Amino acid sequence: MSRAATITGMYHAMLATLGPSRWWPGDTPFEIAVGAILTQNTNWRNVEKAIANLKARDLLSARAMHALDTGELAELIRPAGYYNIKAARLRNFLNFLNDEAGFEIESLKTQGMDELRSKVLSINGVGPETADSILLYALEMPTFVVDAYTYRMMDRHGLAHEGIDYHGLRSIFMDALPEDVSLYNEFHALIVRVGKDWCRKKAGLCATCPLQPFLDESP
DNA sequence: TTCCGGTCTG
DNA sequence: CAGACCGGAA
Repeated sequence: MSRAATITGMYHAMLATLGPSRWWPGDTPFEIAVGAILTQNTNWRNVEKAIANLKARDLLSARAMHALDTGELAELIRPAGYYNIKAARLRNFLNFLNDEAGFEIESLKTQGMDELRSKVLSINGVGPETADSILLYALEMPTFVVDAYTYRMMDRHGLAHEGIDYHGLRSIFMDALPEDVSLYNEFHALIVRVGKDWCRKKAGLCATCPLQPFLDESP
Protein backbone atom coordinates (compact mmCIF):
# COMPACT_ATOMS: atom_id res chain seq x y z
CA MET A 1 0.00 0.00 0.00
CA SER A 2 1.27 3.49 -0.81
CA ARG A 3 2.04 5.86 2.01
CA ALA A 4 -0.84 8.07 0.87
CA ALA A 5 -3.27 5.15 0.99
CA THR A 6 -1.97 4.16 4.42
CA ILE A 7 -2.48 7.68 5.74
CA THR A 8 -6.01 7.75 4.38
CA GLY A 9 -6.67 4.34 5.91
CA MET A 10 -5.42 5.49 9.30
CA TYR A 11 -7.79 8.43 9.18
CA HIS A 12 -10.79 6.26 8.47
CA ALA A 13 -9.79 3.75 11.14
CA MET A 14 -9.51 6.44 13.80
CA LEU A 15 -12.77 8.06 12.75
CA ALA A 16 -14.61 4.74 12.72
CA THR A 17 -13.32 3.79 16.16
CA LEU A 18 -13.46 7.12 17.95
CA GLY A 19 -16.17 9.05 16.14
CA PRO A 20 -15.94 12.70 15.13
CA SER A 21 -14.14 15.08 17.49
CA ARG A 22 -16.01 18.36 17.10
CA TRP A 23 -12.88 20.49 17.33
CA TRP A 24 -11.61 23.13 17.96
CA PRO A 25 -12.55 24.16 21.48
CA GLY A 26 -13.30 27.84 21.17
CA ASP A 27 -16.37 29.96 20.59
CA THR A 28 -14.85 32.52 18.22
CA PRO A 29 -11.90 32.70 15.81
CA PHE A 30 -10.14 35.07 18.21
CA GLU A 31 -10.58 32.70 21.14
CA ILE A 32 -9.22 29.86 19.03
CA ALA A 33 -6.15 31.88 18.09
CA VAL A 34 -5.50 32.80 21.73
CA GLY A 35 -5.89 29.15 22.66
CA ALA A 36 -3.39 28.16 19.98
CA ILE A 37 -0.73 30.33 21.61
CA LEU A 38 -1.62 29.35 25.17
CA THR A 39 -1.48 25.65 24.41
CA GLN A 40 2.18 25.73 23.35
CA ASN A 41 3.97 22.98 25.27
CA THR A 42 0.91 22.76 27.49
CA ASN A 43 -2.06 20.49 28.09
CA TRP A 44 -5.37 21.90 26.89
CA ARG A 45 -6.92 21.61 30.36
CA ASN A 46 -4.54 24.25 31.65
CA VAL A 47 -5.42 26.48 28.74
CA GLU A 48 -9.13 26.28 29.52
CA LYS A 49 -8.54 27.77 32.97
CA ALA A 50 -6.65 30.70 31.45
CA ILE A 51 -9.39 31.27 28.85
CA ALA A 52 -11.99 31.13 31.63
CA ASN A 53 -10.13 33.84 33.55
CA LEU A 54 -10.22 36.12 30.51
CA LYS A 55 -13.86 35.36 29.79
CA ALA A 56 -14.94 35.95 33.37
CA ARG A 57 -13.58 39.49 33.12
CA ASP A 58 -14.92 40.10 29.62
CA LEU A 59 -11.40 40.42 28.34
CA LEU A 60 -11.47 37.86 25.57
CA SER A 61 -11.32 40.30 22.70
CA ALA A 62 -8.39 41.70 20.78
CA ARG A 63 -8.99 45.27 21.89
CA ALA A 64 -9.53 44.40 25.54
CA MET A 65 -6.45 42.22 25.75
CA HIS A 66 -4.37 44.77 23.91
CA ALA A 67 -5.33 47.34 26.55
CA LEU A 68 -3.95 45.21 29.38
CA ASP A 69 -0.37 45.60 30.42
CA THR A 70 1.78 42.53 29.98
CA GLY A 71 1.98 41.88 33.71
CA GLU A 72 -1.81 41.86 34.15
CA LEU A 73 -2.16 39.60 31.16
CA ALA A 74 0.45 37.23 32.55
CA GLU A 75 -1.43 36.87 35.83
CA LEU A 76 -4.68 36.10 34.04
CA ILE A 77 -3.16 33.37 31.90
CA ARG A 78 -1.06 31.93 34.72
CA PRO A 79 -2.78 28.51 34.77
CA ALA A 80 -1.60 27.87 31.21
CA GLY A 81 2.01 27.79 32.34
CA TYR A 82 4.93 29.76 30.85
CA TYR A 83 2.74 32.74 31.56
CA ASN A 84 5.42 35.41 31.26
CA ILE A 85 6.64 34.34 27.86
CA LYS A 86 3.10 33.62 26.65
CA ALA A 87 1.92 37.07 27.72
CA ALA A 88 4.66 38.56 25.58
CA ARG A 89 3.75 36.26 22.69
CA LEU A 90 0.08 37.18 22.96
CA ARG A 91 1.06 40.83 22.91
CA ASN A 92 3.07 40.26 19.74
CA PHE A 93 0.06 38.55 18.19
CA LEU A 94 -2.29 41.36 19.27
CA ASN A 95 0.04 43.93 17.77
CA PHE A 96 -0.01 41.94 14.56
CA LEU A 97 -3.81 41.86 14.59
CA ASN A 98 -3.90 45.59 15.13
CA ASP A 99 -1.47 46.33 12.30
CA GLU A 100 -2.68 43.74 9.84
CA ALA A 101 -6.40 43.48 10.55
CA GLY A 102 -7.57 46.42 12.65
CA PHE A 103 -8.18 43.93 15.48
CA GLU A 104 -10.70 42.04 13.33
CA ILE A 105 -9.15 38.61 12.97
CA GLU A 106 -11.67 37.44 10.39
CA SER A 107 -10.55 40.13 8.00
CA LEU A 108 -7.38 38.05 7.58
CA LYS A 109 -9.48 35.57 5.63
CA THR A 110 -9.27 37.78 2.55
CA GLN A 111 -5.54 37.08 2.30
CA GLY A 112 -4.06 34.16 0.44
CA MET A 113 -3.08 31.32 2.74
CA ASP A 114 0.60 31.07 1.85
CA GLU A 115 1.17 34.79 2.11
CA LEU A 116 -0.70 35.03 5.41
CA ARG A 117 1.08 31.97 6.77
CA SER A 118 4.49 33.53 6.27
CA LYS A 119 3.34 36.75 7.92
CA VAL A 120 1.97 34.87 10.93
CA LEU A 121 5.19 32.85 11.15
CA SER A 122 7.14 36.08 11.37
CA ILE A 123 5.43 36.97 14.68
CA ASN A 124 7.90 36.31 17.48
CA GLY A 125 6.46 33.47 19.54
CA VAL A 126 4.43 31.93 16.75
CA GLY A 127 6.10 28.85 15.31
CA PRO A 128 4.81 26.51 12.63
CA GLU A 129 2.38 24.53 14.77
CA THR A 130 0.79 27.62 16.26
CA ALA A 131 0.61 29.31 12.85
CA ASP A 132 -1.07 26.32 11.25
CA SER A 133 -3.48 25.96 14.18
CA ILE A 134 -4.55 29.58 13.77
CA LEU A 135 -4.93 29.27 10.00
CA LEU A 136 -6.81 25.98 10.10
CA TYR A 137 -8.97 26.26 13.17
CA ALA A 138 -9.57 29.99 13.48
CA LEU A 139 -9.51 31.02 9.82
CA GLU A 140 -10.60 27.76 8.17
CA MET A 141 -7.74 27.66 5.73
CA PRO A 142 -6.52 24.29 4.37
CA THR A 143 -3.19 23.79 6.15
CA PHE A 144 -2.28 20.65 8.09
CA VAL A 145 -1.26 20.95 11.75
CA VAL A 146 1.68 18.80 12.88
CA ASP A 147 2.43 18.34 16.57
CA ALA A 148 4.41 16.05 18.88
CA TYR A 149 1.71 13.40 18.64
CA THR A 150 1.92 13.47 14.85
CA TYR A 151 5.68 12.93 14.91
CA ARG A 152 5.36 10.06 17.36
CA MET A 153 2.54 8.32 15.53
CA MET A 154 4.28 8.57 12.17
CA ASP A 155 7.59 7.45 13.64
CA ARG A 156 6.10 4.40 15.34
CA HIS A 157 4.38 3.42 12.12
CA GLY A 158 7.53 3.83 10.07
CA LEU A 159 5.96 6.51 7.92
CA ALA A 160 8.39 9.35 8.55
CA HIS A 161 12.12 9.08 8.13
CA GLU A 162 14.25 10.01 11.09
CA GLY A 163 15.09 13.67 11.39
CA ILE A 164 12.20 14.89 9.26
CA ASP A 165 11.30 18.47 10.10
CA TYR A 166 7.94 20.16 10.62
CA HIS A 167 7.39 21.17 7.02
CA GLY A 168 8.48 17.80 5.71
CA LEU A 169 5.91 16.02 7.81
CA ARG A 170 3.25 18.58 6.96
CA SER A 171 3.94 17.98 3.28
CA ILE A 172 3.53 14.23 3.71
CA PHE A 173 -0.03 14.80 4.88
CA MET A 174 -0.90 17.56 2.45
CA ASP A 175 0.47 15.56 -0.49
CA ALA A 176 -1.45 12.45 0.58
CA LEU A 177 -4.79 14.12 1.22
CA PRO A 178 -7.21 16.29 -0.75
CA GLU A 179 -7.15 19.98 0.19
CA ASP A 180 -10.03 19.96 2.64
CA VAL A 181 -10.41 22.09 5.77
CA SER A 182 -12.84 19.72 7.48
CA LEU A 183 -10.62 16.72 6.78
CA TYR A 184 -7.47 18.44 8.12
CA ASN A 185 -9.40 19.63 11.16
CA GLU A 186 -10.75 16.19 12.03
CA PHE A 187 -7.52 14.35 11.20
CA HIS A 188 -5.44 16.45 13.58
CA ALA A 189 -8.09 16.15 16.29
CA LEU A 190 -8.07 12.35 15.94
CA ILE A 191 -4.26 12.24 16.08
CA VAL A 192 -4.34 14.22 19.33
CA ARG A 193 -6.88 11.84 20.85
CA VAL A 194 -4.89 8.78 19.83
CA GLY A 195 -1.67 10.41 20.98
CA LYS A 196 -2.99 11.17 24.44
CA ASP A 197 -4.77 7.89 25.06
CA TRP A 198 -2.71 5.26 23.17
CA CYS A 199 0.41 6.58 21.42
CA ARG A 200 1.88 7.92 24.64
CA LYS A 201 5.50 8.97 24.79
CA LYS A 202 6.51 6.12 27.08
CA ALA A 203 4.75 2.78 26.96
CA GLY A 204 2.48 3.21 23.98
CA LEU A 205 -0.65 1.07 24.26
CA CYS A 206 -0.31 -0.35 20.77
CA ALA A 207 -2.25 -3.57 21.42
CA THR A 208 -5.53 -1.72 21.91
CA CYS A 209 -4.83 1.28 19.67
CA PRO A 210 -7.25 2.12 16.84
CA LEU A 211 -4.15 2.18 14.62
CA GLN A 212 -2.87 -1.24 15.68
CA PRO A 213 -3.79 -2.76 12.26
CA PHE A 214 -1.38 -0.30 10.66
CA LEU A 215 1.68 -1.39 12.62
CA ASP A 216 4.27 -3.17 10.49
CA GLU A 217 4.22 -6.32 12.61
CA SER A 218 0.46 -6.71 12.40
CA PRO A 219 -1.05 -9.29 10.02
C1' DT B 1 8.57 13.05 42.08
C1' DT B 2 8.39 12.49 37.24
C1' DC B 3 6.23 13.28 32.91
C1' DC B 4 4.27 16.06 29.12
C1' DG B 5 4.29 19.65 25.58
C1' DG B 6 6.35 24.64 21.25
C1' DT B 7 9.37 28.31 20.49
C1' DC B 8 13.05 31.29 21.26
C1' DT B 9 17.68 32.46 22.60
C1' DG B 10 22.59 31.49 23.72
C1' DC C 1 23.29 21.99 19.62
C1' DA C 2 21.34 22.74 24.81
C1' DG C 3 18.84 25.58 27.99
C1' DA C 4 14.92 28.46 29.48
C1' DC C 5 10.19 28.91 30.22
C1' DC C 6 5.57 26.55 33.73
C1' DG C 7 1.41 24.13 35.65
C1' DG C 8 -1.17 20.11 36.48
C1' DA C 9 -1.83 15.09 36.01
C1' DA C 10 0.01 10.53 36.91
